[in-house]
Amino acid sequence: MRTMENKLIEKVIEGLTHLYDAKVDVKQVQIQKTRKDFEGDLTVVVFPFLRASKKGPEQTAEDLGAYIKENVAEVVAYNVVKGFLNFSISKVYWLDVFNQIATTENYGFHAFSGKTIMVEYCSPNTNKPLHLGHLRNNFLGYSVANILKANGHKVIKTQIINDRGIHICKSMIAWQKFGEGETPESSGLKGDHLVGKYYVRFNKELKKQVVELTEKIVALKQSAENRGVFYEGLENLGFSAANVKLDIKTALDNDLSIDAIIKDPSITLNTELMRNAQKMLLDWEAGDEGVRNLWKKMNQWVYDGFDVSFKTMGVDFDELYYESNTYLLGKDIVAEGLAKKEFYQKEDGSVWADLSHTKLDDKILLRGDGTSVYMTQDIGTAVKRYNDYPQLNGMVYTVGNEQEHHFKVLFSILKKCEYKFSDELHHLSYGMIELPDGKMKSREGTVVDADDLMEMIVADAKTMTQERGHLDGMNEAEREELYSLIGLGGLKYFLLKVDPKKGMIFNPAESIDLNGNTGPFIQYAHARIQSLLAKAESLGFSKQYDVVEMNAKEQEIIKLMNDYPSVIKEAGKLYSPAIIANYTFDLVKEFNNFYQTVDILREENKQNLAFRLCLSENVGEVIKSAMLLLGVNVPDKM
RNA sequence: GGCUCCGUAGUUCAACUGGAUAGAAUGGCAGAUUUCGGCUCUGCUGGUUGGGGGUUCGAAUCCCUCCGGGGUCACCA
Repeated sequence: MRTMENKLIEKVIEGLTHLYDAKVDVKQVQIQKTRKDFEGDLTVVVFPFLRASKKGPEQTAEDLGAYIKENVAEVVAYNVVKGFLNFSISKVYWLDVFNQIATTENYGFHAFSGKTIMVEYCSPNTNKPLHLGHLRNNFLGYSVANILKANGHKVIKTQIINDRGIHICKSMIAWQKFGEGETPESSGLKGDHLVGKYYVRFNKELKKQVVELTEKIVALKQSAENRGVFYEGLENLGFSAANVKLDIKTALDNDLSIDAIIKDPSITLNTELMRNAQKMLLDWEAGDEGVRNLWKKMNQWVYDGFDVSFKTMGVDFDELYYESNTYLLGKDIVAEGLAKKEFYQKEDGSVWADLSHTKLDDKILLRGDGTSVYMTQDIGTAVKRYNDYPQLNGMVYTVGNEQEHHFKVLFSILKKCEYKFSDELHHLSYGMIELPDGKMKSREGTVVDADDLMEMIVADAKTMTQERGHLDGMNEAEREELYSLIGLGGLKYFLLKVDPKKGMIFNPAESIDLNGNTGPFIQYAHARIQSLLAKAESLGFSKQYDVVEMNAKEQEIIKLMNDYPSVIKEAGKLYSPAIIANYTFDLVKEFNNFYQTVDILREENKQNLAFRLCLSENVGEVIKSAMLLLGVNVPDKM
C-alpha cells in the first residue's frame, strides 16, 4: 500500500529533525522502488539532505537508516549504496498487503471523484470507410474512457460526425453520375465502402478532367493570336478572367508545359465535377429537398457500415453529435461574439478572432459570404455539449497530432469568449502510424482499411489457434468468438502499448506474432491461470490459508500488484493506456517466472499450496481488469 | 522560412518526469522443463541515448548549438 511510502516519508523528516535538527520539506523526500539488482524494497534518495546533514551521502544514509530501522516496525533491514538508502520491508507486511488486495472489490479502481468527463473519439467523415489511423483513435479513446472511469470519474463517450461538407458532396455527385442506382443491397458492399468507392471514383474522374482542361488551355494559348482572344477563350471554358490566378498567367507566359499549369488550383475548381460539387453544397445549405434526401440516404449507408465496424472493434458511444446540427449554432455564437466585440469584422464582411494576446495568428470564423469554417462548427459543438451536460467537468478530444495547432486556437478562442470550461479541455493528441515500408498516403493507395485489417488479423488468429489451441468442448460459435478475441486483442494491445503521443510503426506481421510483448501472450497467461484453478478445484484443493512461508518470487508479484492502483492513477493523469499495457506485461512476466520455477499443485505444504492458488487467482483478476481497461477481453481457455 | 514534436541495442518500444551499472521484447547463439497448458522459463549477445557544448552531487530527461526526420503555419475538413 502507499501507506508504507507515506510512513517512510514521515519518518525520514522526523529522523532528519532528530539527527541534525534540520527541517526538510516533504517534496524533498523521494521514495522509489528499489531497483532489481539491489537488495531491498523501497529506496530513499539522500542527496537532497546533504545540505541539512552536513555529512557525506554514505554517512547521512547510514544515520537515517539506523534511525528508521529503529522506529519503523516493518523495516527489517537496510543497506546503503552511495547516496541510496535501501529498506527491506518485512514479509508479514507484504502478506498483509496481499490479503487486503484479495479482499478488495474492484481492486485498483478509485472511489467516485464527483467529476463528469466527456471523451470524444473517432469523429469520422462520412465519405469513406475507417482506416488504420481510426483504429488507433478508437482504441485509444475507448480505453482512456475506461481508465477515467477507473479513476472514479463519470464518463460520457461521444463523437462529432462530420456529415456535411464538400467531401460528402463529392461522393454524392459521383454516385449520381456513375452509380446507376447501386445500393449496399444490390452490390453486397458495406455501406461505408460503397460510398467510399464513389469518393475514389470522383477523384479519379476529377483528375482526368483536370488534365483535359489543362490541355485545352494550352491549345487555346497556342492558337490565340493575342492575349485578349486567349482570355475570351478562357471565359468560354468557364473561367472568369479576373479569377485566373496570377501564377497561371505567368506560367502561361513562360512555360507551356502541362506540368507547370496543372498545379494551379483554379484549374481544379473550374472542372465540371468540382462545379457540380460546389453547386450541390450550396443546394444542401439552401435545403434543396432532392439533395437532402440523397444526402440522408447515403449517410445512412455509411452509418450502417460504421456500426458494423464499431461492433467488431468493440467500441461504443453514449451520445452522438452531428456537424449538420452544430455548425449553425457555431455561427450564432460567432455573431453574438461579434456583437459583444469579442471578434472583429473586416471590410469584406469576414469575421475574425483577434488572438494577438497569445502567440497565435488571428483566426477567421466566418467567410466574407457568411459561410462557416471548421473552427466555427467546433465552437458550436463545444458550447452545445456544455449546454446539454451542465455537470461536465472536462472534455477530452482524441484527435491526431496534425491538429495540435487547431486545438490550441480553439481553446484560446473559447477562453477569449470567457467560457469557464475553456480551462478544462484537453486535446488527446496521438502520433501517426507508419507502415514498415513507409507512410500511409491515401493518394498512393497505401491506406490500410480498418475492416480488411481486422478480418485479416482474426483469420490469422484462427489459423494459429487451430494449430496450437485447446478447443475441446467448444462449439463452432464459441470458437469463432475466441478467434476474434485473440486477433482483435492482439491488434488493440499492439496499438495501445506505445505511448499515444509518439508516432509508431505498425508491422502487420508482428502484430500477428503471438510471442513477446503482445496481447495473446497476456491472454495465454490468464487462460493458464484459469486452467490451473479449475484443476485445483477438481482435485479438491482449498484456497484457504493461515500461516505461509512466502518466497521471494511471490513477494515480487505482490509488490507489483500493490502498484496497480497508482498505475491506474498515472494512466489517467497522462491519458495513457500504454502505462496499463506495460504494467500488465511486467506482471505477467513476473508471474510466468514464478509459475515456471515454483510448484503449485505439487507443493506438499497445504498452506503454501492454498496461498499460491489464491495468489494466482488474484493475479488473474488483475490481468483481466487491466486488459479490460484497454478494451481487450481475456479468455478462460485458448 | 516561423512555430512545434521527435531522434535510445540490428529492429520495435521502456525508463516512475533530474537519480544507482539506460531496461524489456524481438532477432542471433546456448540451455531447462516432457508438465500445474511449450503461445513457457533461464543464460549469453547487443548502446559514446544523433554530434558538440553548458547547468550540478547526478542528464536519455533541463538550456544553447549543429545534423537528420515528422507535423503545422488555409476564407480545407
